[in-house]
Parts: sequence; C-alpha cells; structure tokens
Amino acid sequence: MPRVIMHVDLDYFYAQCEENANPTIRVKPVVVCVYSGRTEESGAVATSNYLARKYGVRAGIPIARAKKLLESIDAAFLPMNRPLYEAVSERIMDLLRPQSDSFEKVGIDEAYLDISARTDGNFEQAKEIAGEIKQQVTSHEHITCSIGVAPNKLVAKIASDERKPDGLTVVKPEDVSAFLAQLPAVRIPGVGTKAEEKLNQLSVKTIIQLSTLNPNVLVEKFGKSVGSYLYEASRGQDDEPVKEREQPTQLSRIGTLKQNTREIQEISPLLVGLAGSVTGKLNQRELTCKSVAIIAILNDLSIHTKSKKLESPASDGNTIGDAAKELMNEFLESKPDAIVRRIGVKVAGLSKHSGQMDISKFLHA
DNA sequence: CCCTCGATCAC
DNA sequence: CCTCATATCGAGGG
Repeated sequence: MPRVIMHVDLDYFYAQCEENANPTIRVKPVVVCVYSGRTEESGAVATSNYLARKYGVRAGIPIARAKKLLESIDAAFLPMNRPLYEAVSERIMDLLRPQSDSFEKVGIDEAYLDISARTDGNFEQAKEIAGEIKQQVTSHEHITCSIGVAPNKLVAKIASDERKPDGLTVVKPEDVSAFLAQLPAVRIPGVGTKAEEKLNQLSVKTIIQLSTLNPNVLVEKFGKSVGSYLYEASRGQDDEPVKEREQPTQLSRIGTLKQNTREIQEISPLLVGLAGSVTGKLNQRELTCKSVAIIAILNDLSIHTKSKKLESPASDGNTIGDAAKELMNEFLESKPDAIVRRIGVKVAGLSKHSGQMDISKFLHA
C-alpha cells in the first residue's frame, strides 16, 4: 500500500504576511529586509513578493542592489517582523495538524502531512483534502500556499515546488518516474550549487540523466551518504517517515559589528549581547547545552568556527558568555591576520533542563 | 568513540 | 559590500 504524503509550502511567506498586515502595499513590489545595522541600507533581502521578483529582487541579494533594481518604482521595503510571522505560522500549523495522521513542521513556512490512513491510499481523495486545506488557510489567514502530494516526502516537496504560487500538484505512484524525468537535477532537495557543479562534471543536468549513473560513481564523487541519497532520489525513492520534530539540537545568534575589527574590546559588547540572547532562548525552552561555539565571519566573508565542550551542561549567561569570550580570544590569537566583520554564538548538545543537579558541581564546591 | 572544524544546503 | 539559522556530513586528531 503506497503512502500518501503532502508537502505544504506557504507562498513568499514573510512578504505575504506583510501584505495582509497592510493591504495597500499588495499592488507594489514588497521587499522584506534583514537590516544589519552597519549603515542605513546595509543588509540582505529575506524574501519578496512575486511582483518584486519580476524585477529580479529575490531572497539573499543585498538591499542596496534591490533598491537599485526598483529605483523609480513605488515599492515597499520593510524590516522583518519575526514575531508576526511566527504567530501567523503557528495558527496555520494548528489548522494543518488536525488534517493529518502524522505531522512534521519544517521551518516557519513548510510542513509535511502523512494522510495515508485517512485517504486509504486514494490520491483522488488526497487531492480533495489538499484543496480543502488551501481554502481553509485562505479563509482563516488570507495566506496562499503551494501543495505537493506524492507517495513520499521527497517527491511531495519537489511537487509543491512545481507550481507556485497557489499551486497544487499531485503525483500518483505510477506517475513518479515520468514526473521526475523532465526535471533538472537541482530540483532535488540537497542539490545546491556545489553538487550541481559536480554533476555537471559528470555531464548530468536532469534527474533522468542522474538515474543512469552507476551508484559507485555517485558514492565516489559525493561520499557514501549523499551518493546513495542521490541514487535513490533520482528514482523517486524515499522512505523517511513524517514525524513531529522534537526540540532543536542547536541554537545560535549572529550579529554584524559596526565596523570590521580584531580588537576584543570592540567585539565583546556584541558577543556578550549575542550570548545573552542565546541564553534567553535556551531558558525559554528550559534547555541546557553541552557545548558552546563562536562563529566569526571575516572581512573577506570567510566563515570560521571554534567550539568547546563544557565541563557540565549549563544554561546560565555567565558560563556561556565566558566561554564565548574565551573562544573568541583563542580564535584571534590563532589567526593574527583575521579582521572580523560578523560574529555569532551557538550552543549545541541541548537537552531538557532536569532538576537534577550534576554531582560535579558539589565536588568543586 | 569523542571532539573539533570546515563545508554544504536552504532559508 | 553580502542576513540569519539549523541540520548534517566528513575529515582529522586523539
């Protein structure tokens, strides 16, 4: 019996939330920005509506470039309002969850629903449910979404990407091969610029070409894990279950310095602020961390990390802040030429805060 | 098997 | 003149 899996992708989500918050901007290009605070305009585009995309304004480009592309055009440049998007997301997820046998939220604007049991494997019925979900999300939240339905998560995700925005693509089990055959290999989740480059070296552009490669060649080129993933993905095979995501296993915050520097005195205030912010998130979720890391992005935009395992799991600002400062000092010492542009603090090895006091605390007292 | 770190992806 | 956040893998050292 085939599974019936649905992937729901909320269209240009941040920008659509902003359109709803202020419908007058709906007719203009809408650009949601992450301002870095370095200068008035510095930062990047988080997402944009489809009108803005017509002008080439897409996620990730510098705000300055977006302004240039839209100069002389009446456009709305808005700062991110993450609490708003999280609230809308949560309400939508609460609409979706009950429509599923099992549910998996992936990030703020995506979810998988396993609807095998309630459709009894019937893809016609699944299509009806998908239509109802789209209507429901529209009527409750005025948000459009694109939905893919397929026998597994992999193909459902590729399908939701097929028609956007406000799309619905159903790929029945017998249609999987024909559906994938036409598509470029970069449509496979996990295939980005680097993997695309390697595939080009093998003269592979499309999924059907990928499916002709010998698995040994793939493993040799991409490693055991990615290689075998690509082999199966090209055949539309995937048996990952849809399952609720537990707690995240890491938390991080990154910020941009006012100016590039390697002076710890100039770096410390931001570092401590980020450490405090991460600690806040940790405590909100009642978690402890086993390790602390710093991230340094240099003036040449190269990324470096340095991490250390703590003596014992911690959740207090002093322990995490001190560890971050220590790591930053060690990093600067190890890289005498490093000029720092941005820094981050990450905690990992998270587990639920237990009331249980670690015995090492007593041994040291 | 654990720790650390860079790379990659996708957002 | 270039944000932010998370997960995962593989390598290298121990």
